[in-house]
Amino acid sequence: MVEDRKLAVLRAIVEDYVATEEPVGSRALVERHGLGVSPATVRNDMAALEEEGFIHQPHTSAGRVPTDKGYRLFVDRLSGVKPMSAAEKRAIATLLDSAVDLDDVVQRSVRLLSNLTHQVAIVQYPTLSRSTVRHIELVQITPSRIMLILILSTGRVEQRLLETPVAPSEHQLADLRTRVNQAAAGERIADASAALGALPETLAQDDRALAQSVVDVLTEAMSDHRSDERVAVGGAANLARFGDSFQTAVRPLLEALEEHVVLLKLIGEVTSGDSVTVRIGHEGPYSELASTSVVAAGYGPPDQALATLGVVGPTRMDYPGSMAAVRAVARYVSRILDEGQQ
Amino acid sequence: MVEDRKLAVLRAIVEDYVATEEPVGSRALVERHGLGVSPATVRNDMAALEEEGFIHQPHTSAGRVPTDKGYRLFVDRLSGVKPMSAAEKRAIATLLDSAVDLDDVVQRSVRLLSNLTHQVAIVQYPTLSRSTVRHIELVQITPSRIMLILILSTGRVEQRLLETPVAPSEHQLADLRTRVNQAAAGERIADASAALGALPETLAQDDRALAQSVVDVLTEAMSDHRSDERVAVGGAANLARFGDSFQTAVRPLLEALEEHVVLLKLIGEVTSGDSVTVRIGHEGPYSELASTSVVAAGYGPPDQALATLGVVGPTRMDYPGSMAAVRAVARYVSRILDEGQQ
DNA sequence: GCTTGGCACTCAAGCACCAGGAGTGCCAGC
DNA sequence: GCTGGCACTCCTGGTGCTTGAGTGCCAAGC
Repeated sequence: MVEDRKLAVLRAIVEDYVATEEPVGSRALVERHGLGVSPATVRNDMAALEEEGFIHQPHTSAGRVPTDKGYRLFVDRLSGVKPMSAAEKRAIATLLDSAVDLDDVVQRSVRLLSNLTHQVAIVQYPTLSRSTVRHIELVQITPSRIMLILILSTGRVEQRLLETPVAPSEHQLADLRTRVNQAAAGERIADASAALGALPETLAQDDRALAQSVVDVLTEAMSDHRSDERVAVGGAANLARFGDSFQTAVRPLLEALEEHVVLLKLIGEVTSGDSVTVRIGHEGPYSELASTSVVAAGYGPPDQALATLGVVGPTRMDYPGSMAAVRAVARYVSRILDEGQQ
Repeated sequence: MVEDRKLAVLRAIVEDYVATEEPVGSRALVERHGLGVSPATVRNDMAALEEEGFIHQPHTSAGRVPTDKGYRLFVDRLSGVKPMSAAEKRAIATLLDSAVDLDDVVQRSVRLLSNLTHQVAIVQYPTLSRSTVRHIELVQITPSRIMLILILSTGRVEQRLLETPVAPSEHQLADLRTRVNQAAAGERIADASAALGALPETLAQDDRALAQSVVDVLTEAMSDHRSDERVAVGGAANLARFGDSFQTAVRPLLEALEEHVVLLKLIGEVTSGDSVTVRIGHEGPYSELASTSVVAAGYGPPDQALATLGVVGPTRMDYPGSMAAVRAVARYVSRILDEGQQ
């Protein structure tokens, strides 16, 4: 009973603080939420909450502000996920349905997420590792140059240029094209790499050198981390609303936005496929970003999460709303990828 | 004589203001630069400069700040382009020389520019319009899907997916591949489009439908504005140093950074190939960006500018340094593209 | 005809001071 | 266990003052 009210007070504090960005006092609390008790009672609860580390007083005679621990409790037990409105759902569906290719899906998702949440949105491109090789194409561009094109089941295309010391014959190239496709097509990246690695040995001495360099470039392209690490970012303009704590919070975040490795680490490490992960303030891996929170979710086919998307914002953010938006977008993107895959 | 000193005063004001970010007074001016005259004399000159609109007084009893017109005069007649140090030149050369492909060149250029100038850097991807078609590849992915791959002389690769109602035969596809390449390879985009447009009519009735849809998609890909409009952006973290005038200056700029069309208009419209263009404050096309300046240059093969790169920063910026960096990077990129082309 | 030192003037910035008010903690009573 | 009352804290905003940087102007000097 008492415990329940304490939690209600915490929830009210979080909601008010997120809305007003100002420390919230006992009087405002009972007025704005129908708590049905007097300010003095709320003060007692507040004292207890502060004792337990959920809220914090910037200075004596100021209102209370949630701590990271307070937000954590709020997210875990108090908030739930605010359902999206029908209009929002429609907007998501129509916007994403009209995407023309994988890149477009990612771009649109970023824009969507940042618009829905008014935060900075981050969408990781689907990783290669789980996808399969659909086709490999070798194109002779000049006598001494071959363009290698690697097409994956996710729709991603990687291209590489290969210099050859001697010009291969038309027939030689066609033969090699057939063989690499036989070895790799339909296989997962890892398996394809292995199969390709064994390929040159099976060839006649004359063809071996060319095959080896082609295979080298292909395996390099497959294992290339850059592809795994690609992310799209959007909504940086929303950082302008940070207002206070500018040097301390915005600058590191702006820097992080250009370090895609950092971003991946931020939104990465999602546990399960469907649920939304929230990382609050100091819980994240970077101490410079202690005043920012991340709301992220994996997306991809039901059984396997291909990649992650999410938003980054101040710890003082609308968690229920962000979680709802992130979850909704992740689901729609999953569905679209699934359909495109069939 | 007197006129010369007035210009020297203006130059000193610009340099000091850029360095200190504070209105500069007559006393500080004579002390920091060896002007050899008394503060009172400088004051007279300042009054004249203000009369002519080159400098401005935020309020009585404050120092002077250059106006846009003052910066313009400074850039046109007073500054010259500060030569890059040997170390900087080496850094540019080694960083760009180790780029592996076109995208990499662009990415590295952005990073380089933003690091050199401590501003936001913008690099436009080479436009399609001037480039030529190197090769077109048709790849059967599933019975009902063909992947069209368009390879351009700049190294850019465009891919499109095409759904076909009936599966084309191997032979049919090979024939079409040969024909589209005969028609388009080596041609400029515009010419290639025209040549391709006439292709379907020359074919037998049976092949015409497939050819038509392939041609449609190809011409669409060629004329697709998205390719022309791609830009890379970097160094947004440098905006954090803006400090004052935050809501007025940084927010619009952050928004612009995500609107690539806006960015293109910002750095675009470069006149000649080699020279550096500077657009100061209100001279630019967007009133929200009246407190930012753009330093840009075209790059590409000597005779034809393929695209533009540059930096965006506060009107109060180090013009000589930025101009030097932009020019140097533009030249190196041109050279690299030229070599890659040969 | 410039240049210069002197001088009066202006005005932002910093500081002390004060009053107001929001908010708290605690306590005694219900 | 809740509540009203009360003393206390301390941020916030306003006022008035001083200070100092900087100016404009003028008369004298080179």
